This record gives sequence, structure tokens and C-alpha cells, in this order.
Amino acid sequence: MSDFAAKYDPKLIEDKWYDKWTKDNLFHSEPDEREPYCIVIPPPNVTGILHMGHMLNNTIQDVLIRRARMQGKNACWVPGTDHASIATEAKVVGMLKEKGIDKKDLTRDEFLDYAWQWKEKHGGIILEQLKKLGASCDWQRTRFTMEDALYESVIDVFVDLYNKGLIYRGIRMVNWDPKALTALSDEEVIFKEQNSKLYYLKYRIEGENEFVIVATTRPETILGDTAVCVHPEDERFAHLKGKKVIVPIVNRVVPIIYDEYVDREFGTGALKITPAHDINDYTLGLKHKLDSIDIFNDNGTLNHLGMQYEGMDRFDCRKKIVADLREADLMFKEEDYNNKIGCSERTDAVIEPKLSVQWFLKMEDISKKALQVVEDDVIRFHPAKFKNTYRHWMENVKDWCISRQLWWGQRIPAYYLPNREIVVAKSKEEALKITNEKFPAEKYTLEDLRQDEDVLDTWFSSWLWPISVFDGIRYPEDKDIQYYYPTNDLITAPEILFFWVARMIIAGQEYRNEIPFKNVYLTGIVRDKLGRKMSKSLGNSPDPIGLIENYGADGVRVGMLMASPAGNDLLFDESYCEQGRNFSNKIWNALRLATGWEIADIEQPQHSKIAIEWFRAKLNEILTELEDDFAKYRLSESLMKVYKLIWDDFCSWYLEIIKPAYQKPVDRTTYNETIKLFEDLMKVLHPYMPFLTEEIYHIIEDRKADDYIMLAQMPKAFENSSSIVADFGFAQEKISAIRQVRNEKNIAQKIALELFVKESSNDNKDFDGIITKLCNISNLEYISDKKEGALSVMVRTTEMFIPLGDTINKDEEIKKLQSDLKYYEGFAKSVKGKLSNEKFVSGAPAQVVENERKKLSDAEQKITSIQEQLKSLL
RNA sequence: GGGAGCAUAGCUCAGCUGGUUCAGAGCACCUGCCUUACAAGCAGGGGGUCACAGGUUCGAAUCCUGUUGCUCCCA
Repeated sequence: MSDFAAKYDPKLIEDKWYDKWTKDNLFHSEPDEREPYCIVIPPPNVTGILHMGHMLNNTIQDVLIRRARMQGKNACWVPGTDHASIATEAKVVGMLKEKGIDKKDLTRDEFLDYAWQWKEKHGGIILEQLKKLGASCDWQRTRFTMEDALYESVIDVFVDLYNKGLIYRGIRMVNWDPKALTALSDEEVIFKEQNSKLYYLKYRIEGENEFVIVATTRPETILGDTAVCVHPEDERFAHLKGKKVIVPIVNRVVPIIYDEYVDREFGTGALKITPAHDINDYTLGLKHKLDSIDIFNDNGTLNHLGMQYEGMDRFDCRKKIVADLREADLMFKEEDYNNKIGCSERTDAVIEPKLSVQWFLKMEDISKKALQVVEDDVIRFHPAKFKNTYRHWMENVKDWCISRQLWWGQRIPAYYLPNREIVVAKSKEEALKITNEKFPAEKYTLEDLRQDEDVLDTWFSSWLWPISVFDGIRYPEDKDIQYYYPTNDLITAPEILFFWVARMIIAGQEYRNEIPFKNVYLTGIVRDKLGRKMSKSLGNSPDPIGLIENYGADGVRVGMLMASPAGNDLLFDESYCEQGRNFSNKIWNALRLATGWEIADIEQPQHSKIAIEWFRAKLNEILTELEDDFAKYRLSESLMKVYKLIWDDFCSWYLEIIKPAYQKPVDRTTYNETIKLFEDLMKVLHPYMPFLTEEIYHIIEDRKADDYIMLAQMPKAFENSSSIVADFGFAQEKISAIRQVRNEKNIAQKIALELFVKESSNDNKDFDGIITKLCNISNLEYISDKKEGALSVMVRTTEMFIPLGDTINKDEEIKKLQSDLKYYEGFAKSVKGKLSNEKFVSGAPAQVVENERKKLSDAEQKITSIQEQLKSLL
């Protein structure tokens, strides 16, 4: 025992085992005859560093992978990163700026060189950090969405979908980032609360001296106004039917239109319509066939349609226009107003809704099967409530804007010809070939083809991830994709259910005619104790690597899992990790105990024999329950069961029973059995706590070099009809009751007690040895009548007596018995009431009625014995 | 504005097809213990009108309706 420190120190062993595992290439998987079990990692962003969300997400994946591996499956966890075009490009642009280089001065290729350099330097941080967590990823299979094979897959898919007529170019209102000069997807826009002003502007009615007052937060957009809209049933404006109004300053005459879209309560009830600069106005514009007047340049300054404001920034223009309106007496009033303004996630610039030409993927048809497979539970969501969310989105799916005005990403393989035609092909040469077939007369050459400058949305590569990591787009018949696809489980956050999960399902249907995964486990968001999202700006996120250093990777993993039922947000608190660390220490000390005894060839005590039998059965029971928990993806519950099995059942009960007296040896049989049990427990625990369990596996027995717990077989549950677990439960109650007496009467464990048990038909004496040992009983005797002058304790229907000499406080006992009596009488009365209800007896199932009868007879028996005790005391 | 979900102990959550696994777990809390594995520990204990109001039923935390309060998604 002197070999072991009394406190477990994870630092000493975690790196050691991770190195051994990787050196022996244990995480690597190749197709073979075993059943595959595969997870593809949700590829973290190359710009990112490990945050608490990753910790949770990857802990869960590792638990599932390690368990599958130990169940004899060919487990493969494919890691990798995605190129995150906007975020990375922003980082690279920032880095260049620090060097005094402006992106505009670089060619595309020069810029991409810098981007790759940046990626090589910073891109692998998260994956390295995952190793500290113990992640058993197949590092040989690490993929990156911009590497050649995956890049080509994306291009192939674009060409294919274009040829199928599913990709088109269209004018749409997009979220324009005037700083990054690119369109953003909706999910890249963050809405921020802002104090602004609501301006009430006067629009003169044509030919009259009356005005319509229109409220707006963006007065500069009047330059693009093409209508004023009111609610058709709004009586205030009924008299204006057919009339026109004059836009202030611009003096453009625009119609008054009527639409139910207008909120009569907002502002004055009259709404200015600027189809080029507001998404809702745009829709109304289409409906009412209005002109669109775009007044902005890409960088947010006013263009030539901005009249005297041309060249001004949009916010400067707002100030100027407000001043001009006031001067012209066209400003009715101004009031403070709070609204939410969309800002770019990456550059923080205020988003400008902008009409622009973008590439789109038609979603309606290709989404249908993807909805069906979830509806039919071919793919299961855990928790299932996300099915509703998914359905809602899929039924209202909109076309996907897939182009981004950036350089870092897969460049759109579309080529523009001088005759304004477009050819889409995998390469320029290919494009020329097609061009010449289509337009032989023009005799175009390579020089005539101009490739689209834009790249594809990052999700347009991530949606292929479960296929492209196995190169299944380019080589659909190869053995890897055939073997590992469809993968088993996907573990991700609900936030990206649509942007990623749904699209992967669609891609799977389109390119494999098969689902990409069978189960989707949706984790919650890791929040701080106060329920706030963890963010850099709040500074409320602990450093995950720091946590690992403080509590050990095993401790942190346990901490993350314990507090995170599927789909629930996790209110993180370091005390969870502390609990995990304490658990490590508990196990460590159990090891110190179990391996510290001297072993002798002596007879095995009866109580040890029973304890082993009981614990085997208990372990088996838990194994069965774990099967069920994993089938339902209830990971935190499964861990809690293992936690209690080890801490309560093994340490507090089993070890205490078999523990030899001080400085006495343990018999060999018990020792061997205990080590075996310990080993089984470590196996069950390994997926959650890989490092500690591997260490202990090697301490409790000398192993061959290639014998690892992470490759060992998980203990399997067996059929068991024994009632020993339940029977022992009764004994445990008796022991607790006796301990309670000791506690209440302040009798130290050292002082031995006598115990008399009133004989009854349902006595199981198998556990008497255990009771004697754990309660320090000098003499356990069965008696036929009650024991006078002893303290009486009732467990279920068994009466036990503990002689305590003079220490019994009669009044106290009487009081206690009387209150018990009152309770049981009340209880019996209510059960009687139930049983005398004709409808209950005839309506309830026989079993339920039978249970009630048993309750009543037990209660009556208790009442009788309490009354007898009272009699003897009074 | 449209949709979805949630409300159970101080906190985080279980609680399946209504009925002894029905009021539970972990943490926190209280009491007593430095008992030779572990004070990062041991033993014991207290604590909830299951958000509110109705309804269905012999019986409701569980099913139905409404109310209130929170959360998320879409607009």
C-alpha cells in the first residue's frame, strides 16, 4: 500500500496512457469483418479554440465510441476541421492588416497562400486539445474541408446539382456585410438591442396640401422609397384610396398601396416601402409590382441614385438627411426607440439588406425524403422533441444561398462567356469543351472564360462531411465508404439542426440514397451558473485545459456528463468537476484498500461469500439497466448508475463487508473475486473515465504489453432470476436502522451490541453474518416473543430488539411510538377506505387491489406490535 | 405575429403505457464522527399542495382544457 499516494494525481498518468494508446495506434480503424460503429466529428472551426461546448460534445462522442469498441465493434471516430470561410478570411485579413498589407493589393493566389499559412499554424489547436480530454479519434483519418479530396468533392457536387437543374443564379435580398463585402446567411447575423430614433416624416399628398405621416428608423432610405402602404381596413387612411404621395426631399411621386401586412398599431399606421433595402418591403414590392431603387454601394456608401448624398456613408447620410428634413419642415416629430439591429457575426458591421445576384440551391424537392426519414424514425433524434422543430423547418424550407463573396473556400466552378452565357464545369478546360460544343461558331478560347469570383458557403462542404471524409463522393464504391457509411451516431448542438444536420440528411439521400447516421444526439448549450451563454465578452467561460489540469480529464468528463441530460442546457459549475475529481479519488482509495491486504490461504468467511454473490448480481442488474440507458441515449443517467454502483454498492457496502479486521489477512478466494469485480467495474467505467481505469487495470494485474482496458470486452449482462439483490436490500434496511439507533443514542461503533430478532416466517438468515459484522453485533438471536427492556426497532414487518440497559428514555420512546401509531392508523384508514370502494375493487387491476390488501395487513401488523410495545412501556 | 417546448426538494434534473420503484437521484444543507482506503471521507437526518384553476377517473405529478411564468425557433 505504501506504493500509493492517498490522493489520486491524474497528471502523472493521463499523458502516459494517451501516448501509449496512440503509439500502439489503438484508435485507428480499418474495415474488417466486424460490425462497424462510426461517428464523424462535427468539424470544429479552424479558427476556434476548445470551449466548453466542445468539451461536452466530444466527451459524449468518446463515451459512445469507447463503449462500442469494448463491445467488440469496429469503432471509428473520424476527426477533422472545417475551413470556416468567413471567420478564417476575417482572421487572415486582420493578420495581414497588422503586417500593413491590404487584401485589395493581393492577388487571389497570394491571399490564399497567406490563408493556408495561417491554417497550418493555427488550424489544429482544437484537435490537439481534444487529446488532453482523452478523445480516441482515429487521427490517421483527420480531414479538412479544404484539402484536395474534399474540395474536389464539393466541386463535383456543385456541378452535379447544377446539371440536375437544382442550382440557379438569382436575385435575392441577402444579408450584406458592407465591411466584409459578402452576403451572409441568416445564421451569421446577430441581432443586437440598440437605442435609436423613430422619425416621423411628412409625405405630401399629391395635389393637396395635406400630409401622410410615416414613421421610420431609417430616414436615409427614403431615397429608395417606391410606395407608402397602409392597412386596407384602416379608416384613418380610407380617404386616400387611389391617391399618390410625394416622397420628401426626393420629390418622387409614389402610390399608396393597401396591404394587411401593415401593423396598424406601429407608428402612424402608414409604412414607407423601400423594396431594395428591406426584406419585408421587398416581398411587398414583388406582390404589388413596385420598382426597386438600390441607393447603396457595396461598402455602404450612397451611389449615384443617392442624389446630393452620393458618396456619403449610410450613417452620415442619415444625420444629414435628418437635418435637411428638419430644415424643410418635413420632419413631423422624433422619438426615442429601442429596436434590434442585425449585425455581422464576424465584423460586427450593421447588416444591410441588399438585392444581389447569388447562387441558390433549390431545396423543396430534395428535402422531401430527408423529412420522411426523420418522420419515419429511420433517423432518430434524441431527445425526440426536436423532430417537431425539424419538421417545421423542412416543411417551410427556403432555397439555400450558397455563394459567398470571399476567396477562402471552394471557388464556384461557373464560367462566364463573352456572350453572357454561363457554363458550369469541373475545370476551365472542361468548361471550354462544353462551351465549344454549345457555341461552336464563336470559337472561344480559354482566355474568353471568366470564372465566378465567389466561393461556396462553408456548409456546402460540411453537408457532405459524413460522405466526403471517406471520399465517397469521388469514389462511391470504395471500401471505406461502403463499410462505414451510414455512420451510427451524430452528436451536435440543436442550433445547427437545420444548417448542418438537415443538410447532411439531404446530401445523404442525394448522393448515397441512404441516411448519413442513424441517431442524432442533441446536446444542450453549456451556460454559466446564472444561465448565461458562455462568451468571450462576458468572460464567463472557464478555460477547459485549465479545468483538466485542476481536476483531471476524467474528473472533467464526469463533471460534464453528470449535469447534462440530452437536449438540456447545462448550467456549468466547477463543482461538477470537483465531484468528478472526488470520484476519481474515491476509486483510487478503494484500490489502495483492496490491494493492500495480506493474502492468506484461510477459509472464506460466509459474509464475504454472500457479499460476492450479491455484488455480482447487483453489477449484473446495473449492466442490464445500462443497456437500456444507452439505447435511449441517457448518458448522464447511465453514469449516475455506475457512480452509485461503485461508490455506494462497491465501496460503502461490499468493501466494508469483506474488509478483514485490522492487520488481519484476507482469504485468497475473496481477494481474487474482489480483484475480478474491480476489473469489471473499471471496464464498465472506462468509457467515462478512460485514464484512471486504464491505470488501475494495469495495477491490479500484470498485463502483456498489448493488453489494454480500452480494447477489453465490456462485461455482459446475463439472465438472472436470483432474488439476492432484493433480499440484501432488506438486510440493508435493517443495518441502517441499527446504525440510526447508534446515531440517535450516541453509541460508538466500537461498542458491541446485542440484537434480538422476533422470528417470523419471512426471515432470510443468509445475511446475518453481514449484519453482525457491519453493526458490530456481539450476539444475534432469534426470539419468539418480544424482548422486555430493550429498544425496539421495526423494519418492514420485522421487529428487532436492542438491549441498551438504562440508556432508554421511556418518555421519548413512548412519544415516538405514539406518533408512529398515529401515522399507521391513519394510513390503514385510507387504505381501508380505498378497499371498501366498490368501484375501486371492481375497476382496478387485480394486482393493484392485491397490493392494497398487503399494505393494509402490513399496517395492521405494525399497529398491533406498536400497541404491544406501548403497553409494556406504560 | 406564427410554431415548439418547459414549469417536480435550495440548485440541476429523473419520473415510460394513469395504480408500491410514487413522490425520487446527485449536489447543497443539518447532526455526529480525524473508525488504520479515502475529511476530495464515514454514518445518520431534514426538506416538495409536483406553477395555478378547472375537468375526466374508483384513482392524476402523469390524460384533457384554460390561466400565469420562462425558454427556444421562425418572421
